[in-house]
Amino acid sequence: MSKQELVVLGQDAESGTCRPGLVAAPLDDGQAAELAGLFKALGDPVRLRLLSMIASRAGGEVCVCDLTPAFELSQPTISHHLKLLRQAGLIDCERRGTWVYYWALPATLDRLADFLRTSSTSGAGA
Amino acid sequence: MSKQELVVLGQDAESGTCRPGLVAAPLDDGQAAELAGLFKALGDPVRLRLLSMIASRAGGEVCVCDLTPAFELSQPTISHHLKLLRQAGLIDCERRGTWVYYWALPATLDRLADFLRTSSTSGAGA
DNA sequence: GGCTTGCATTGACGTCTATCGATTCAACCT
DNA sequence: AGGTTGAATCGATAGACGTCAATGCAAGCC
Repeated sequence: MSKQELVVLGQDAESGTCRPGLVAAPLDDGQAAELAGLFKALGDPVRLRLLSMIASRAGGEVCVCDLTPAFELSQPTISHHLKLLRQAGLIDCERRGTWVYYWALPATLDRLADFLRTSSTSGAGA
Repeated sequence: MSKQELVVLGQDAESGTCRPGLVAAPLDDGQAAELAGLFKALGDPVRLRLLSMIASRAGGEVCVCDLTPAFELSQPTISHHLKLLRQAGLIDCERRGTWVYYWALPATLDRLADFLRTSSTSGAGA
């Protein structure tokens, strides 16, 4: 399942090569800029809470009407943060009647997790 | 030198502390603020390049004098970014004679990686 | 001592960003 | 059609952030 629109950031079409990871080799400018954009999207408490609320949802989808009242922020502000998360490729959304539903894009999250991991899941764990 | 604020990796605390991960449960305010601070430190291309240059170093240590000339930025700017990375608990440093050496703190990186991973050990071949 | 090098700190400046109120757009409902 | 609700967009504003030149500080060297 989950054949959503995973067409987010160019995985490694022509520039990214093979996603070396943080400890493997120094980043070039392009990789650093792209990854920094992703981390910047995560670098806000409100967006992090929004993303966790979306990603931890059992059904995989959350209505904006369930997200907005969880914060003491105005509706435009929440909408703004959701837009940034979507532009970063961390979530996607779809309008269904009156309501808009958001879901997480695990590919992007796992990509960042792989990038940050120092011990590459090979023997000698911990 | 003065004591910096390396109090980032609070592994105990009282709020959950299970490090549930992004998809496990919604974050509370405290966790979101703490993690957002870490991601914010990663949300800059220069800092990401600096961190990768430090973390990918074989010996584990890098002299500032090797980092600064790799950027077309002033020396104070590089020093500023290194300070932010250190305050976030991502790196640490030590003065050795005239030079200052930096190294990465893998614990913080792995913590973030664990937090972001959506599929725990789900070998998905690319 | 005085000089030089390496790095951190300070102060200032321009830009980016988070937030809001007001407005607009989309869909539903009489 | 008009009215209502849910969500995105627009403009404006206060604060945060990245960057630099100038300065300070520590360590080595003459």
